[in-house]
Amino acid sequence: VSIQDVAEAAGVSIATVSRVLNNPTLVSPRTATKVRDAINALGYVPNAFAQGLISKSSRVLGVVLPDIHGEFYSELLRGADSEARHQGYSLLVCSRLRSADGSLLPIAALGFVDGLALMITEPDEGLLRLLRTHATPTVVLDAEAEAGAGIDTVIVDNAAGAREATEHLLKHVPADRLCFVGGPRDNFDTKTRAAAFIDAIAASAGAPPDDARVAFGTYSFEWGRQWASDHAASLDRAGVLAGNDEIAYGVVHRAEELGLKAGRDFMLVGFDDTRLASLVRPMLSTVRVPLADVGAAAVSLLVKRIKDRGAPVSHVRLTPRLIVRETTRD
Amino acid sequence: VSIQDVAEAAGVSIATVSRVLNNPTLVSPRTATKVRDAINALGYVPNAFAQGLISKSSRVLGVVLPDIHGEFYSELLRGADSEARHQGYSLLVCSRLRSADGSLLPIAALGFVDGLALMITEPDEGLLRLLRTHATPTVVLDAEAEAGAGIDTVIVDNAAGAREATEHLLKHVPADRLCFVGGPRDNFDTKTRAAAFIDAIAASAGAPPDDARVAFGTYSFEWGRQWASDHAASLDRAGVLAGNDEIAYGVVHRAEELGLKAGRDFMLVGFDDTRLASLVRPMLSTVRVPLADVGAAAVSLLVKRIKDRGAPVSHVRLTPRLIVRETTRD
DNA sequence: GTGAAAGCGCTAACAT
DNA sequence: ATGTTAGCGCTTTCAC
Repeated sequence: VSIQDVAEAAGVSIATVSRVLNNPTLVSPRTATKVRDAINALGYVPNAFAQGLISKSSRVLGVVLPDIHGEFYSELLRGADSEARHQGYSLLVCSRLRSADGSLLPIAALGFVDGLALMITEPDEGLLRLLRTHATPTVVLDAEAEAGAGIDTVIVDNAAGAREATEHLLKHVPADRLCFVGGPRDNFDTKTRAAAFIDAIAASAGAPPDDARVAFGTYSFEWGRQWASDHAASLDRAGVLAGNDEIAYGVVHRAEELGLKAGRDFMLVGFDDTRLASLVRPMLSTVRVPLADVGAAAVSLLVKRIKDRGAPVSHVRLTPRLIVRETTRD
Repeated sequence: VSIQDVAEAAGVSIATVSRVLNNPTLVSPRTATKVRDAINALGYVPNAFAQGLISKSSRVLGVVLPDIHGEFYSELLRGADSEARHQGYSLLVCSRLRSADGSLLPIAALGFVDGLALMITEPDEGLLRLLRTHATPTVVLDAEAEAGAGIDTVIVDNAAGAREATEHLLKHVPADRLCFVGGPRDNFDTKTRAAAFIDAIAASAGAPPDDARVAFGTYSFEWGRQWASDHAASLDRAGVLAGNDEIAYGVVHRAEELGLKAGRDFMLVGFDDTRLASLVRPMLSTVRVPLADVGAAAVSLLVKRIKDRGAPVSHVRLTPRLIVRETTRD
């Protein structure tokens, strides 16, 4: 059922039908009513493809994340979804997992989206080059400005968060007993957090920590457990800054088996403040990253860019903040 | 840059360009090469709207969930995303939150999607009627078959899961000390789980539990805490089946403050087996719902339906299974 | 093997 | 206030 059918049913031209939908003031009330009746009677819905072909717009935004699973991305998506709704857009979501098909961005329907929010967590020069080629409005999440020159970005001030956490730990534990247990070595977030950790220690103790005090692994519970196993001997009276909350809980878990309690026998701060951190006992001191805001900011920036492609490039920086709970006090 | 530009650059007609893209065998190798060179040189990408207008297909699937936040939906989405990728589709995701604008489905871009996976967790006759009107292929998640007559559905056998959990609890705790702490009273999952709980008790004890032993609230940590507060006096030596893992942890949390330990002083089983359940101490005995499979099945069913609109309606039923961890043994 | 031309369903001038 | 018409960019007969 097309606009043609409606026009015939209402005894008007297709232009008139189009008008009552897009510019009702141009149509006499009587005709408008006739047309609307016909529309309802036939259950007519404008063909989105035909509309898109003309307007060159779908009001759909693409969101590409490394993974769409877990509290972290889930929360980010929530913010993006909410903001998109406000702005009258929908979200085409997909993960970059398994898209090692080399070629293009993993969105089959890339052509449909009015803009693209892309999270980049590790160096990927090829991808960035591709982005600059592509005409689609784009905002990059997470990649530090270095990478995103000329592209709108949303970044979290991980350095500030890690610094705050480290300084907090230093109040409880001497500098030479502080460790950083990060995620992947190449991950932007982990890199920045590690660097800020090292700087904060250096500022306090006059010298950076041993290399052995800064470890890298994956953003997983298992890695946290393993690290705790490997450092069982020195965990007592230590201070630990974890790369994220999952790692932190891995440490808690293993430490308990060793008879050590976070917040009493050693101090522990996580990162992200995912739901986990406030549900689990002991409740985790952690650096709250405003994930929903990140998602919302990305969408908001993207919509701005779509509306004005010529606007100056902007970088939104969101600041995390330390939440003190049970693992840094007894 | 359109197909026209490519055609001119390659010195052929637009039909030929279209052919090398869609039916290369019809084109001589030499011409094909010329065309491909032009395509690369110009960075041509076919206009998805124009393609959609003809093919009446976008290879995009709409996924509408009550909420896209949290472990539960996140895991479901992961399965859907993965299956969609396999099948060559993308996912347009949105939550039904805040879409009380009454009117249509909350997807602005409903017209773009080739199919719709819709999760319905509470009775909503209006919505179901709307679905039957709409021609878009649809699969409904979660709503029991009653609701989805004539529509493909994916449902979890909550009754089986709740029965297994209840029978497990009955091994540790007498029937008259068993409670069910559910989610919202109207929620399909909670309703089914409560009913199966009651049946299992009746089968074992010869009589259904008191009404007071079956409580409804929300799927939240806070509700679990509150319930535990309200039942502090009778929690010792009790058995609790929670409506989901969050509720279960709410109970654990409050119980600990009361000096009661799950798995020792009372028995506790959660529902869903979200990540939480295996990370947190004490690790939760819980009914594992194959959420990723639910998402994947929905997509798979949807694609089948798109390919053959006349196929008989099918209902996929997935079976959860009890995972015994620390909260039902000491 | 390739080109010309007819639409797909819609919007937006341009006429009337 | 309403109708006519020219595309939007593409695929697909139908000719040659």
